[in-house]
Amino acid sequence: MVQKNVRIRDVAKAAGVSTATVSRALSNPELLTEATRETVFSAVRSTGYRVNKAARNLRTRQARAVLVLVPNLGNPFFSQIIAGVNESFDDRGYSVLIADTKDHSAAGKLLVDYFLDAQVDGMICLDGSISNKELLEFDENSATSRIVFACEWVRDSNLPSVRSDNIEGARLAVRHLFELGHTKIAHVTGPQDNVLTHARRQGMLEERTRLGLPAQDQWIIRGDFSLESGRVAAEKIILMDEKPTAVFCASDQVAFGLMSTLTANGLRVPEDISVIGFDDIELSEYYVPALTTIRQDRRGLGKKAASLLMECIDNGLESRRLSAPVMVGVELIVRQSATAMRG
Amino acid sequence: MVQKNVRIRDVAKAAGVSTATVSRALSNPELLTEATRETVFSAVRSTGYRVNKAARNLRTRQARAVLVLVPNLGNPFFSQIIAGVNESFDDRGYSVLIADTKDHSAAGKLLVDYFLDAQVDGMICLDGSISNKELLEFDENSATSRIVFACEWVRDSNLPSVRSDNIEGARLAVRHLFELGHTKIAHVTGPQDNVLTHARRQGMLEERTRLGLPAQDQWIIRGDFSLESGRVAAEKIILMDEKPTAVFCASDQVAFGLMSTLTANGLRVPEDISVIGFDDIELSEYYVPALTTIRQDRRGLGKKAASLLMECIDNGLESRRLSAPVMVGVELIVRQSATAMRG
DNA sequence: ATGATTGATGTAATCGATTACATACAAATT
DNA sequence: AATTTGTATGTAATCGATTACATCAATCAT
Repeated sequence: MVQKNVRIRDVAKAAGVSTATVSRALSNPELLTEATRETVFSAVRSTGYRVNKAARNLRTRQARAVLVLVPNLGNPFFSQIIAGVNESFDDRGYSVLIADTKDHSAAGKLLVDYFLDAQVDGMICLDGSISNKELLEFDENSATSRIVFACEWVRDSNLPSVRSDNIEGARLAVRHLFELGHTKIAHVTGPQDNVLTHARRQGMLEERTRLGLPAQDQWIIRGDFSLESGRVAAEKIILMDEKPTAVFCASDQVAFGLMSTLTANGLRVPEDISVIGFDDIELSEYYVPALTTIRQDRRGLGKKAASLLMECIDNGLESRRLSAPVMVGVELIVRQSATAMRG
Repeated sequence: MVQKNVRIRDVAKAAGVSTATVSRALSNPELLTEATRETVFSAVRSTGYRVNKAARNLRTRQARAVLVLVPNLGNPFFSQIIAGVNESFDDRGYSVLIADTKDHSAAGKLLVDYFLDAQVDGMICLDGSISNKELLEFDENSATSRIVFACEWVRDSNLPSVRSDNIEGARLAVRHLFELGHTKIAHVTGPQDNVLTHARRQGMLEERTRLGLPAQDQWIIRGDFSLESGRVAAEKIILMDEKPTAVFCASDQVAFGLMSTLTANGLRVPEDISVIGFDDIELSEYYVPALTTIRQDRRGLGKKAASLLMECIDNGLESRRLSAPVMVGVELIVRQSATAMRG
């Protein structure tokens, strides 16, 4: 006979024990005798009791919720990361809130407000472009110990973070193109000042140098991870006298925009020019041509970020503050968009 | 001099009033004199006071949070809807939780558990595949007055919902193909028993009949909205003796899978076969060929669902229970994947 | 002038769970 | 047998905001 608004007192009465005992049965069962524990459990079942989170949160001064900050929810790249975060936190009985930094910076809301409103115990930030002002606010409110960065991170800070091995990913990409016989390799970067842009470009340049490949300034094309920037990059390539034979794009979306525009202008992919992406989102497998790319383990990144954050929340920051970023491996996924040089 | 853990009592002391007055200043300012109101406001500012949501939620028996249930977070279709929901609820000071029904039906969790556990005030459900048993549970917990369906809905129920005009969308698609000179039109449906599948197929069939176009059973191909089902559909089409000259797909993702496989098997899109999708997700514009499709106003759907839910929460269900679904218009987006018949 | 009405503010109970401390009883130690 | 130790459970204070009710003063009607 399940009814609503069952309070812990009702369960206690039904089980013939005190509210303290019921509370213990649920959160520290090892403190009770087998017998009382079972009595309480059966009372919980028969009454259909659920703890009232507001009451518990008030008493324990916790929120049992975390916030995931996404630079742009419309970008399908993030969905799997969120799914991973969700998975981990559901097990712990935490709620996961999601906010789009794009929407919020427009609304003039500061990130630290979430902490001050005591809505969340911690935060996973997928956006590394946090202003110094915001970070300072965090410090002032001792919130820095409850924030974890994932995928992106803040340059020159030692805030805990989880990230793919971007440098290695870029190297894998360049090496793969080299092994296919390409020497004139271009790179469409991400947005300026972005840490991922920097890491991937660095890996690309290092590997190109290591392999002794030719370099031209015009082959490093500034983009911003978007489809549109892939289009723009393609238009630049089309106008080049000395065209690259392969392009390494800083994201899959850039690769899509690039390939579409190249194709529309009579340059075939991969016959005339090879393309390789970075991320491996769902669609990459089905694009025409299917995209050769560097896979990031997105769900894994989300799960790891979640456990790192739980650790920060449970133990405070001491151990974590100075720790190295958690690195997640990347993998080359060979499909159809990059092929061996002709002749 | 902002410090943390400021309670309403501290503000009251600073302002020389009672806690009741502070509370009123914040939630019913019109009850106070201009003078006291200002005194309280300046005390709030100088102390940096923030209401403790747990305490407020406990006292008012609200959660000030809603849940969005998504069938599959990895599907980029949903991101914009969530963004719309977020936008609306942020203004009202509500938190938005997101859960993936796929992750949870595996865990044997019932939908009504989200209400009982997560303690949310309402729910926006993007998944229409709710069993009768589940709905009954909702009724028993008088939760039916706080649930709104968006995009999908439950067949034969009059639960409040917001949806695109799917029938009209399908008609637009068929009409467009007809105007391009196509008469042999196939349709890759969504999953069986899905309300969207039904509506889009109905619209397609009705318009085909209205235009007096030929019908063949094999031209209605069962799919499930996924890329993979697009592949499978393409393989069936390739084997047909009498091939359709155009295919209307129940989702953009189906269209991607279909086009990729057709192309890989030497059938060019749109030269040999025209394809039209449904949804208009971000990538559709950049696919090769860019996808002609029916646009759903996803952000608008999210925002409308949010206001409908707020209405339900504020006013109870009376007015809403019997109301007709809120319809959101769709739009034909002409791109490159569908073209005029040759000859 | 007296009682009724209105408006502004204060007092204190309340929401429901957790947990420090108190108590009771049993087992172990002397 | 008396004391100590340990284990299981109960009592009641507490978290912080809201709000029904009480109070008081000012205004109004008679």
